[in-house]
Amino acid sequence: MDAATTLKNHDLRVTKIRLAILEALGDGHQAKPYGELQATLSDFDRTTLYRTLLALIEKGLIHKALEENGESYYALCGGCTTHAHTHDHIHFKCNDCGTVECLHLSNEIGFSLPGVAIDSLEITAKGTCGACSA
Amino acid sequence: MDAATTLKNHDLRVTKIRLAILEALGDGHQAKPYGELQATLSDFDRTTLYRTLLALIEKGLIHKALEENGESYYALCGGCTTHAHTHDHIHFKCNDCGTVECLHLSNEIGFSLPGVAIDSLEITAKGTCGACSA
DNA sequence: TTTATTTCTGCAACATTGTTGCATAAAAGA
DNA sequence: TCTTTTATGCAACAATGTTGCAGAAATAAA
Repeated sequence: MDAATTLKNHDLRVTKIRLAILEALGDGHQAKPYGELQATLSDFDRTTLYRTLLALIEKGLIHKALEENGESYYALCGGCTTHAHTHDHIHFKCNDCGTVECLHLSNEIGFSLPGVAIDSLEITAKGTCGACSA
Repeated sequence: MDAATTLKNHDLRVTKIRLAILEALGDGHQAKPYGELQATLSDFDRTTLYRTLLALIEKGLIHKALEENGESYYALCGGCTTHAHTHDHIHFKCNDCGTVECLHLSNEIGFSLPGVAIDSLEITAKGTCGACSA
């Protein structure tokens, strides 16, 4: 499925910056920092990028992850829609090369906390990626 | 142990803003957003607050958590030092009242990811806290 | 294909937080 | 108290978040 069709399927008009963002995010395996996106898409206005990212998030096409320093990372979603955001993955940041990957969890993480009802989990791991440890 | 002694034990001089920050963070159960800290400590310069938080983090007295919107939250550490930061807890944000709590994990979370070596985990949960679900 | 409607984009403007350099003030040790 | 070390406040700037609005572009309708 091409990017234009993807946009239409998510109730989004096909515009240049939206296609460019989807292209910049590639296969969705890696999350890109905001600064890199802005640099790549410097032809577009910063405000437009900001609002477009919000729109893509709301429609379930991309999602956002935050790193320790507060920097925002963006990556493609698996199969989210406007009304169903399911992110059964964690974000892994390599301390060496700095790349942030979206990894799916094979096994369910189950734990409970006393007195509270958990709706969603956000997990960020740090360590060394395969390429850097080789 | 009073706040001044705590500071000394962590190789930190006893100053007004440091005592004020420790007091503002209370018993360490809840994490406070940066904006609230700044409002509470508005007598002090913003830069000083910024650098003091950095110092307290480095010395293992407090730690920082990031929420989805990118806002920074700060809370007291359990028993960290400059060289040993161990945060065996997760951050839980209540969708109703907005408070962020530091909860300790009773059971170890164990899972592995193919091809990567995990050094540290950061977990943020969302849901409804005990007070709001009652 | 042309027109009408809806939505997006770019610009301006401002708020918040992060960050550094430097002179002065304050804390700790002698 | 004096000296040394460190912290604080001020100024200044960078990056990102955020809103309003007019013109431009995309979609739907004719």
